[in-house]
Amino acid sequence: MADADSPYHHGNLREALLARAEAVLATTGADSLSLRALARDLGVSHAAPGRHFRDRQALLDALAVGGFTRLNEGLRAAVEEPGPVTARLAGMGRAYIEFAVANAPLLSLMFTVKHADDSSTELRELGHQSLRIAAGLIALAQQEGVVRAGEPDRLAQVAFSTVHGLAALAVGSLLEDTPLAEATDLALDVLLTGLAAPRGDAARPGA
Amino acid sequence: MADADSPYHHGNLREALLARAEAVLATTGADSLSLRALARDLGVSHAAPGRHFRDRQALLDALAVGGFTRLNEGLRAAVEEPGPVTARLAGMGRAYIEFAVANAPLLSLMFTVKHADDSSTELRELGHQSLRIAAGLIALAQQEGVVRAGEPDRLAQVAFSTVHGLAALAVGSLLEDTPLAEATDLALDVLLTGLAAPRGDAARPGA
DNA sequence: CAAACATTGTTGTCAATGACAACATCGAGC
DNA sequence: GCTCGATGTTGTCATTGACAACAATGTTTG
Repeated sequence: MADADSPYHHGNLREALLARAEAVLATTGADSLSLRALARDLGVSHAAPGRHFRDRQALLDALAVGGFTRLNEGLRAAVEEPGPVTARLAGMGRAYIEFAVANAPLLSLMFTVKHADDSSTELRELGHQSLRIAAGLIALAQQEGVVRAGEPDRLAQVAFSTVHGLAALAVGSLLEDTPLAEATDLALDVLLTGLAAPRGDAARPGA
Repeated sequence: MADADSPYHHGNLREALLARAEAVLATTGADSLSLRALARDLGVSHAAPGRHFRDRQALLDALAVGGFTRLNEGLRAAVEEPGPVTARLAGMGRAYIEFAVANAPLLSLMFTVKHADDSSTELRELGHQSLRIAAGLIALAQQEGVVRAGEPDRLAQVAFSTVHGLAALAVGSLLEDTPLAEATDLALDVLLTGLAAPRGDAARPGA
């Protein structure tokens, strides 16, 4: 079985497993992700993955952690864009939706609840981190008077809901023939209008 | 093996399988749903479910169809409530979120994409039906001048996104200590404010 | 330097599962 | 009352996740 060029130790199996797993996840979905198949793909024995991931769920959890990490990087990048705060809010929404539709099965893992208790804690924390990033930008928008008063955390939950839900619709083919970009524009316009300061002087979000 | 009281034909196996499957789904999740375990629970042989569902996915699809059917009934009921149209819109949102959090694993099945092609068509149609119900109420609200102009279908997508996303957050334990009812109120207020007619005379949705 | 030790990988095995095939039983309609 | 389709049963197979026992490698330390 062992080719001449296969050293006994792979050297980087954990990372290789994660990389390959993410590829499989993106193409054929989480259900068809088999530890043994991964091992075959990487040319190691069927039990080798067990050294790095206690069980299948542990692998999925690790993938989810990676997903949140990348997502949060993207959100933070959107926060630091130049430009008016409402534009940055919209940009964050777009960044979220782009990530979500480009990584739909991964996102599903990230939000699926069946994680083991320990990694569940880590994942929840990462999710809260996403929300906190949004809340930070919202708080800034409040200071500028373009977003209504209220707990930034809670307003961030609403904003998050909108974009997360829209991504779910898109992935589930429920947008019919509406182009995602148009649906996104409309959703962000409704959201930002709803979040805007009650009346009068506030900058209008859309244009 | 065969007890005296077990007739050769179960008589209602398909429905029994669905009922038991939904119970298992609600308690231990879709992953732990095994055709063989269902068969055991119902006292039939391990291959009996195969007579009613081509494969495991077909069972899951049937569950999803049932879920959409019940959901749409609930949405239609909300449409037919008495009262002002904005209140009915909010009621529909609440109905959706209640259903979603009370049937989280089922909802996940309903929106998960891995269905076989044929039932996928049926499920997509049922999902569109949900959207159309919302669109109908939105169109009515437009006639009354309390919702902005625009394709009702597209505005319905936005409304759907908001409540679907909020439900996802709730199920994923991302609302921290925010009570779901409060998050719902805020989300619906933001949504209906954003959907409201641009300015001036329109009835204000929140209060 | 060599000997313990931890890490990582391997082979072997087991029970559970989904899927299928071949056969059995039942009921409905000719 | 016979045939046939629907429904259930037994038997079997390959795949899988999980675990145990063992092997090879790298690391620490006496």
